[in-house]
Amino acid sequence: MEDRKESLNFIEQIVAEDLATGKHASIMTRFPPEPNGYLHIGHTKAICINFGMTEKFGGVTNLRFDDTNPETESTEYVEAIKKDIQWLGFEWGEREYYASDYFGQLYDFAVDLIKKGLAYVDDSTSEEMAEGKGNINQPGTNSPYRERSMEENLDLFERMKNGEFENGSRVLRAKIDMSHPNLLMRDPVIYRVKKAHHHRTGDAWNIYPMYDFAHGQSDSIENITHSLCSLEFENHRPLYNWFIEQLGIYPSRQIEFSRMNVTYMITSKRRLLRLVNEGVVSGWDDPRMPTVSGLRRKGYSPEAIRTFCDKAGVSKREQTVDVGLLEECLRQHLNKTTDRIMAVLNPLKVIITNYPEDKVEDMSIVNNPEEENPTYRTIPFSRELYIEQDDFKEVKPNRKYRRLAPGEIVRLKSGYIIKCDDYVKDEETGEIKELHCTYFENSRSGSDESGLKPKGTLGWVSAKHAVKAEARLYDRLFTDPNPLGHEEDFMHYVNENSLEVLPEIMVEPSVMERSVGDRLQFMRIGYFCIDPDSTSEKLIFNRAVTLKDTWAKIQRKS
RNA sequence: AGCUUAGUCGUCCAAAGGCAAGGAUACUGGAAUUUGACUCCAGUGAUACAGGUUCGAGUCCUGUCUAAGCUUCCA
Repeated sequence: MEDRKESLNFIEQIVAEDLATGKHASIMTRFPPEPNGYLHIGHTKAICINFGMTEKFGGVTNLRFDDTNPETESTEYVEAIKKDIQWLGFEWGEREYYASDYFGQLYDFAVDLIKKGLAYVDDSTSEEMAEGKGNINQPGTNSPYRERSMEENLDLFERMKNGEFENGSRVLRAKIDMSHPNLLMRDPVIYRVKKAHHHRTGDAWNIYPMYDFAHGQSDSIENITHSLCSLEFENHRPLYNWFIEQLGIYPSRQIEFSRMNVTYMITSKRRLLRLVNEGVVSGWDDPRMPTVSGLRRKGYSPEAIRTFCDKAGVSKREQTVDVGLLEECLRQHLNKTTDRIMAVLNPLKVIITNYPEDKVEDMSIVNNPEEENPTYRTIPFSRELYIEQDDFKEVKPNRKYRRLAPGEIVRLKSGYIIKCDDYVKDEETGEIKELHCTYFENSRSGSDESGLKPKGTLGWVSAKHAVKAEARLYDRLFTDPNPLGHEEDFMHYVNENSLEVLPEIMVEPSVMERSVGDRLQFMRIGYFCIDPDSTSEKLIFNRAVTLKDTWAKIQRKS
């Protein structure tokens, strides 16, 4: 059975090795979001890697909020983030932590560093510090405050804590090396005065640790074995290790992977905010947004997103994944799991002239043919139906065409075979008003004795039974696969047609039994999800993704 | 320019010095089909460049080129 070794990504190889050599008896990872924004598709990769690692190798994953900058963080984001991770299907149980829980320990760590002569209070302004930092070509210069005595540093730092100094007046810096080739090692700031209200610690603190002095130590405090983060923190690793070594605390190991970009999407918080503020989208959960909440509202399933992250893979190469892969993962999951529903987006009336006026037949139709034990429901068939406008042409365009045209026959899915005899056209507008067809009485689906072999099968809805609904057809938010890769501002590439609203589509009556968030397939059209804007009178369907359309492709080519 | 990292089919990921560089997706062609979906079959397509080590290099070494990150009291 296990004849070929499944290939592991480079992080899994490290973990497997650490487990095999006994370096660790079990592993612990963490997902450390800052609660200052909503999770997006890029975050899902980090979530899948961190939680996925312990699902695969055993061990636990902590959820830890990196809340060290009170000015931008809030509990609202905490709740939204928790909801999104849960929805993705990951659990952290009781293991919900906050960097702010460690403020006391972090303060003690800082004091310890001062006592070891490895940190000092600097009174310089931020401009002076920036100057002293040097740049990539030039070494920095030592701060005039660098050689303060330990006692003075201790006193000053405590007074910083006590709120005796104003915001920005003093910082605590690690004393490392002002000429280090890695700029982050040039005496980085580790504490700043910030008299701000914190969403959890309230007004208890007047100083807050910087990321570099909070993240690694938090990992260490929790005994995280493998701290998996994105490539942008590569430069921070020497510092991460330096603090752990100097403090003599648990040596968590940081490993970096490349973050995920997706074509036609952007994930920068600042830029997404512009889309929201400038009204390009309706909000953070607009179905066109790359946020988890947006994807969810659009109709994405957690399974599809997780499969996508899995297929995108893990490496250290810059990655831009084709959004087509995301869409394909959705199709694959929804194909297996959703019921097929009859719906007509752009209705064209069909009158079956030889079908009795008041007759209604219940036609049996399979809910989802992909199920192991398929179930069935009935849909009403009557004299007047709707079909898709696209499914009729006045003249058959070519030999490959398999839909309705004068004189042609088609199968109505799970109904009868019909023949188009005539059509009514508005000569002014050229619009086709209705079709006149005849049906073959002995061609009923399931008991077809007509011997006819129509080439095409169409979807349809009985006119008098149809439920009117709204459809929102979403397309990519940008017209360019890399909206940030140009001279012009990314707003220049916003797709003006990313949303098409169809106020009155026709759907089979069974949809009234569905509820908000339900996903289903409109036969031959695409996968849809019921939007929360729906009311009891009017359902609203968001298009999550279209079905593949080979015919459209053929037409495009000619 | 300094440091760090990375260059493999269009895209994403494999191949720990050893078969014909493999898979996914995309693309092309075909089969089947009461969804032009799904499924099935076949095909196109890559080791950045130049040297070197080796019986043998995508993999090791040297150099070149290219790309990304770092030069905020954000994370």
